[in-house]
Amino acid sequence: MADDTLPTPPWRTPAKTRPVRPVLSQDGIVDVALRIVATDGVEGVSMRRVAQEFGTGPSSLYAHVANKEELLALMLDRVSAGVELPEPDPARWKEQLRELAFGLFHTLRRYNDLAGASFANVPTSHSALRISEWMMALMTGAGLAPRTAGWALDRLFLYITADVYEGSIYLTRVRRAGTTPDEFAKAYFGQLHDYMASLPADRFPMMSAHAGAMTEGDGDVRFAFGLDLILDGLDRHLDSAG
Amino acid sequence: MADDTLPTPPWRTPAKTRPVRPVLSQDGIVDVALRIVATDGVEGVSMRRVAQEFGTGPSSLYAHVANKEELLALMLDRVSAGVELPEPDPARWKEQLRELAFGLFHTLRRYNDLAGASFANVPTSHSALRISEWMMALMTGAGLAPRTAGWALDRLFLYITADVYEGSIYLTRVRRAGTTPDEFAKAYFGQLHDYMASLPADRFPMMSAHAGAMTEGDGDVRFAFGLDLILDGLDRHLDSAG
DNA sequence: TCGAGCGTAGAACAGTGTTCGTCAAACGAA
DNA sequence: TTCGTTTGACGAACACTGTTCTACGCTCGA
Repeated sequence: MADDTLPTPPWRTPAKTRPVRPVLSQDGIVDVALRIVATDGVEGVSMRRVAQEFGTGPSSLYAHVANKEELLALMLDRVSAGVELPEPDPARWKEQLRELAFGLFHTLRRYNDLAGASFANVPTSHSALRISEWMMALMTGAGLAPRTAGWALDRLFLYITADVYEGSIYLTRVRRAGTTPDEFAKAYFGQLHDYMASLPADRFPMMSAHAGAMTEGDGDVRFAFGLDLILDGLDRHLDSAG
Repeated sequence: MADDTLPTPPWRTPAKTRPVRPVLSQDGIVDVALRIVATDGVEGVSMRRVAQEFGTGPSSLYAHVANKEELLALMLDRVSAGVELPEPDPARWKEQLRELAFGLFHTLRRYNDLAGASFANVPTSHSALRISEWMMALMTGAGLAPRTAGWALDRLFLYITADVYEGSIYLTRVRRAGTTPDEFAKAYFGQLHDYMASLPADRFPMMSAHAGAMTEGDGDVRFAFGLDLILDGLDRHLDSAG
């Protein structure tokens, strides 16, 4: 307040009770937890570690957060608040859904395996409802029945979440190996390719013959492929498709 | 052996070193772990709990299993060995893929959240390769390029795994609540419906208007819906589709 | 000025996966 | 048969985890 403009009297130890650490609050806790999860994954977000960043013990967090599950949910809410939504244009529904899916994919991916916490958690926060509302408007506007649009919404979230989660587990292994992602990918897919190619051709003709083709394509390509399968599959549910 | 036909002499304490408990072996450990995971989930499969079923401590398991991650992988191998595969008939590729997906879905579901352990784990066991080989033969036979078939295989596994995993988390909550699944579903979806319907109609017109339609359909219906989206999406990749 | 309430913490509880070191049984070679 | 050697079994312990209990101070309203 106005006291900040005055020099602190030297005979009074200033802010003794409040150390340099940021003050404890729900938002602050979520901030710190998001920073940790971005580098070390959910495994790294222990109550002790978060509390340590505030210079205190784990029990202090429970005044602002019910438990770890709620903390993870709050983190997801914060993340989903950062997703930008253009004006829905039903004429370009597929293109816009694709863009949203990619946006969510890349946004979630920044926070490692945090996506795993959203399984079976219907997000009811404002920031998450925003996205659902937008998708419903776009899909019903394009000619999908509300029930079909609701299911498609559900399946798309599941698919995006699952792929981010799977990718994060893969990346965790990369991190543990200590090599660069490129090196690791080359070694990993190389091994996989060699193993498949070495399978007995009489019992595994497909795997041994098509080992090369099957190990093609990185995470992004495969995500796009599956996403397009789902979106194309929606075509026949449009009103215009009878 | 033949000794079993003779009565054990009373002056010799029989099998003192080998108690009634089954002997420790990798297969036996996987057996016990699968029994536990079917009732209590992966959370219940602690090394101590498994060891306790053999009347020993957790360290004894590490002679047969590298760590818990490997144990979970072995459990998945065992489960996938139980999946039956008919003769692939490319003329009915979609129908056969659907049947396989449902079979995997229901098989995996018996073991709760064990499916979560298969994320990003390319299964290289014989029992898992069997399934991949079968799917590749079916899809390439139907007219999909090997690369496309490989990606589709990947996406289908991801989708099935993710839905089983999500469902298991939901069921865990049911179990914790202590009510019957029907009661829980009615209460859960009822709350969800009421909440969505109570949203301000000016900012959430879709959610509030279509709350009823969006909460329709149980887990099986939604799984089938998403599965058909993916399978229908494959149509345009067939050779015959140019 | 004085309670009341709330946020802050330290300590502790009941778990977890995993490792270490010891001990006994089994096996192969002399 | 006897002597290493190897292997599996296993108790104890380590470094963690999420969560709860309880006491302590500070701040705020009456």
